[in-house]
Amino acid sequence: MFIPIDQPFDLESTLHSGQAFRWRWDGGWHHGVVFSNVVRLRQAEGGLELSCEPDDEAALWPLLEDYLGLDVDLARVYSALGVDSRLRDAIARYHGMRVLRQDPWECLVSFICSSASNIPRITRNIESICQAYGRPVGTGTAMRHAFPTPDRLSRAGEAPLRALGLGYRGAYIAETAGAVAGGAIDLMSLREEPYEQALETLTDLAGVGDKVANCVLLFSLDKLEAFPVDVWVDRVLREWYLDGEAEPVARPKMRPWAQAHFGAYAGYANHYLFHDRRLRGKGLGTG
DNA sequence: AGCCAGGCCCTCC
DNA sequence: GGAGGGCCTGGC
Repeated sequence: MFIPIDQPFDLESTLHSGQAFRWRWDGGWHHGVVFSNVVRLRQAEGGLELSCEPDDEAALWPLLEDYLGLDVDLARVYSALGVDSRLRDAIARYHGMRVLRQDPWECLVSFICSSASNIPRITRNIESICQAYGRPVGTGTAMRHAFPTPDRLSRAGEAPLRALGLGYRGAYIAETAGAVAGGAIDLMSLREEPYEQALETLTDLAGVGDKVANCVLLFSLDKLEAFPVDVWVDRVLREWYLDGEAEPVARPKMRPWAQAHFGAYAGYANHYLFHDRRLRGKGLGTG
């Protein structure tokens, strides 16, 4: 099914910029698992091509459109952010890259897994979790597994999760799954809450500090002002933005600084700077 | 061999 | 409140 897109949209950068971990590229199509469907997407002239199973393409598309963040007016985001040359360069390189609006539960577990890790390993970890506990989706060689429910991971417990190669993150996931499954926290309702309040709620969960919480807020909870500071963003800020500050800005103060500096779309700035830094290497210096 | 990685948590000051 | 060390596993 062909879907016309009249907004700026870079599918490749959107799906492979480290915000989601279940998309693969087979040389022609991006395929992943969302909304309990095996979904195939490819960028085409003037839009996207979509195929999925088991649902009907036309029925799934509205959900996918929301997932891909296509409702966000990127021109507005860019003009709000495009005040400095560094950011403008990154935006030009990955023009059309969007922040996804993922399922909060899958996003939460994914970023708990990200602690002291790297993208290839996170990707393996998440796939292992799905294969072990997720419902099969799709058929034949296209068969994948849905992301398991909180209840399923809660009942699995720490030891089997560790056995999947998650390390100490297994304990965090088991405990957080219990809190979500038991109704102590309603992730989806955080979309309706203000940023600060949702942040506090999330950081009460095991394995969720300021960085992980901000990833979840940005990539799944509709909080475009969220600003996760990891080592990559730390370097970018230090070298490109904080150089001229009178007082040194320590790591815990970087997020508030950046949110004040970049404004309501700080999260978009974050993602472009992060992606640019990661793709173009760490040896950029101040150039 | 030893260090560090897309952090978090706990302890101690 | 903030600095420092430990933690699983894997890759260099």
